[in-house]
Amino acid sequence: MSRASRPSGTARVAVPDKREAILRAAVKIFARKGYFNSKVSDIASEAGIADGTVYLYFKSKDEVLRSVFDRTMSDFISEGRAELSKISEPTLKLKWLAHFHLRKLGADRDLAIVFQVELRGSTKFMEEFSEKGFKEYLDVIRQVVEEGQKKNTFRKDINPITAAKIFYGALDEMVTNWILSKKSYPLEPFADEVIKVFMGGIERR
Amino acid sequence: MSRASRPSGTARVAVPDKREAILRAAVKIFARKGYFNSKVSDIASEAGIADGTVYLYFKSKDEVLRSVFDRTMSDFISEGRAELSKISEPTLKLKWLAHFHLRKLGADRDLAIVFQVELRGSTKFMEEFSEKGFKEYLDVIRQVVEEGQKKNTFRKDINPITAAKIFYGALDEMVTNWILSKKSYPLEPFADEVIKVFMGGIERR
DNA sequence: CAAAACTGAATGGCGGTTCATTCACGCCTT
DNA sequence: AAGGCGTGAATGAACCGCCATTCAGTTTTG
Repeated sequence: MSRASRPSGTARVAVPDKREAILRAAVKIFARKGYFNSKVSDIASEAGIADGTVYLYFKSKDEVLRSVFDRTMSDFISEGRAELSKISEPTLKLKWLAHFHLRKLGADRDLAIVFQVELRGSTKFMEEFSEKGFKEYLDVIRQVVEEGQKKNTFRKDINPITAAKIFYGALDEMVTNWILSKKSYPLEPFADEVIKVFMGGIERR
Repeated sequence: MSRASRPSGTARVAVPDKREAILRAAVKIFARKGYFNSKVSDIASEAGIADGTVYLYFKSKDEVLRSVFDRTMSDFISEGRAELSKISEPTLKLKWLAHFHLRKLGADRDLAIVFQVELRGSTKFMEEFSEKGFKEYLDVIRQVVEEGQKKNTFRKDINPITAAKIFYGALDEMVTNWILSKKSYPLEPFADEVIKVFMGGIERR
């Protein structure tokens, strides 16, 4: 990802960015073997370092997973908010969100697996996931729905929170199916399908 | 396996169905602590038996989880198919399915947690889950959608498989939110909300 | 050279699984 | 009817492999 274009002036540690390497390795290992079946030594050797080195950067194995989540989620949300504010039409906002969601996860299968599967593998992580990033994400969607209702583009007889859950749930399911599928196919195009149904329903009119 | 083909002549002990007791205990323990953090001894003591007894009924801890899944899913699907065949209108079928799904999981929070969280906590179980029951379930939904399209009640420009995923994903998300919520509220009513959006979309017309 | 970074073998504890032993019960035998 | 016997379910302490974490020693850096 990031080439070490380190200004020679700032001669802090050599910084081949081990922390980053560990996180990348962890995503790969967790995705392949699952969190509980991954050994710290697996991660270390994938990252090309000694076991002990992991503990120079992270307090525990637990914290490695947590860090993967934190960094990804905060990037995700801040980029989301920024882009979203540039769009005015609620319908287009939803459309952009759907594409964004599937494009991001569709671009990194290992990361997607960690998010869809591993992060949910224990109520502990699940609750943290829910508390920290997920609630906020659902909230973004809800706000867009409310905005659409206010502008009278969306039906008003639908609870915006529930609508947000449905929207998110649909996208989430696309991702889950994608990572579980033996076949390899592009994920992003499903955004339009979700939008089509979410906006207009499946009933003929 | 332990056939337990107990000839009625040889009436051994009262047989308070230990197997069943173990499964019930396991659901409770797995739900509270997560599969990997649950000790076999936790399950045994919850079931009121000795650790070793678990191994008289199951080959391994692994198999306990698998059995929880197998039994529940097959009940689930066969009841589903049976009831569904009594309904003719595709719209009503979907409505019934949504209610059924949420009613069943809403009735047993621990079981819901095991299904939503624990079963997905490793790609291994996940794949099995996907392979065995889940595909079949999605298929049931897909067939209903196709039927609706054939009868011209549903739009034909929507891929039935994708529609099924969206439907399932939406319901699934209702359940996930429900188990994660600190508050306690009835789950089933959300079925109507999902139906409302899935059928008619959120766009004003 | 001192300090920092790194190493990887050793440690400690955890927990799934095993198995020698106990126990309860129905069925003989007398 | 009473005592003895065979059976197999149930027990739970002990075993053993595994792996997260540590840390004494080594290498690199400045």
